[in-house]
Amino acid sequence: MPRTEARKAAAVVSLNIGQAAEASGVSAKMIRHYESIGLLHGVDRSDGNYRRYDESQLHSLRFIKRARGLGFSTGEIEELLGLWRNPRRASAEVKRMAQRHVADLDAKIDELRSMRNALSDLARHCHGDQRADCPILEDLAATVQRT
Amino acid sequence: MPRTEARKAAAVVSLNIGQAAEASGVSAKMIRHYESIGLLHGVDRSDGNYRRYDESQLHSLRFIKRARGLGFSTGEIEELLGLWRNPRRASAEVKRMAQRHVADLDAKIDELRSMRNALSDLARHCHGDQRADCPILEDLAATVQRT
DNA sequence: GCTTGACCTTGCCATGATGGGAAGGTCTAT
DNA sequence: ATAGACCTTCCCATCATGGCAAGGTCAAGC
Repeated sequence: MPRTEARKAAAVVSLNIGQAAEASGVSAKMIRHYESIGLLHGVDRSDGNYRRYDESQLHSLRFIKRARGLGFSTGEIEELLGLWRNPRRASAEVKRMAQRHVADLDAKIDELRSMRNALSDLARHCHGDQRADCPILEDLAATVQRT
Repeated sequence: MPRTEARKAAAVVSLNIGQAAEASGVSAKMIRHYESIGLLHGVDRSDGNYRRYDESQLHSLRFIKRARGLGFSTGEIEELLGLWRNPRRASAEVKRMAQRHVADLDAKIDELRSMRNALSDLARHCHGDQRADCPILEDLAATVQRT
């Protein structure tokens, strides 16, 4: 790499999908997928029909990756990307999405936690030895109606 | 219903899939599915080729439903059903499964919780007004490498 | 008997995010 | 020119669940 770094503005990167995957942390498979569902637009093609990615698309890929890491669905990410690209957006809208998502996460966490607690209570009362007698199975098999 | 309830041992129920669904809380669709993947064996058929369920199968359905409610996968439930039906089982084996599942749930909960906390921190710092300025989008778009 | 409506059958398709693999084209270094 | 790495598209699988469609069965009322 020559010293072109100094002239940042002129540095136009153009990467193959594998290099873009490497650079973004998103697998090539998923990069194609995101394109197919419309998250990534206007991907260029080389003469040999290879996809080519520039900096702005790398940027989008990293955005997508980070948002997935925070648990946003691809549908939500589409909205977030729209807001990101829209200079006249209101931060209120982004905040609303984030808060709704936090609430969704809280709901899932509570659900998992109540599963976890119920199960660990059962396990705590199980001898865990050679005997067949087992409160865990007894609970699962209980004919008592639960709602 | 006549007074046959008194002679429980002789009371052989035989239900259609819809009635079994009603009685077990498992949808007819899923009852067929569980049969197709081998969780429910030896389902009888009527002359008109309707599935018929007896008490022991209802019992299995309730077992499956309860185990799903605790987050066990169908594969795990197959193992649990095997242990349940095996009078020579060791409770240690059941306990081991339960504890492993608790650990899985803990891992998922931790993952969701760290998402939740990261996102709610971002949201807390977002004005949430008409301005475009938004720390949430800034974070998502950050060019800083994270691992 | 015949009709109606509720219930059942099988089979296929869809979800959401991801990975795997096959068959075939492209590029680059030797 | 050839090998090997990389790319293309297309199809299939996961997991638990639901929906729909075309057609068979059953029970009740006429």
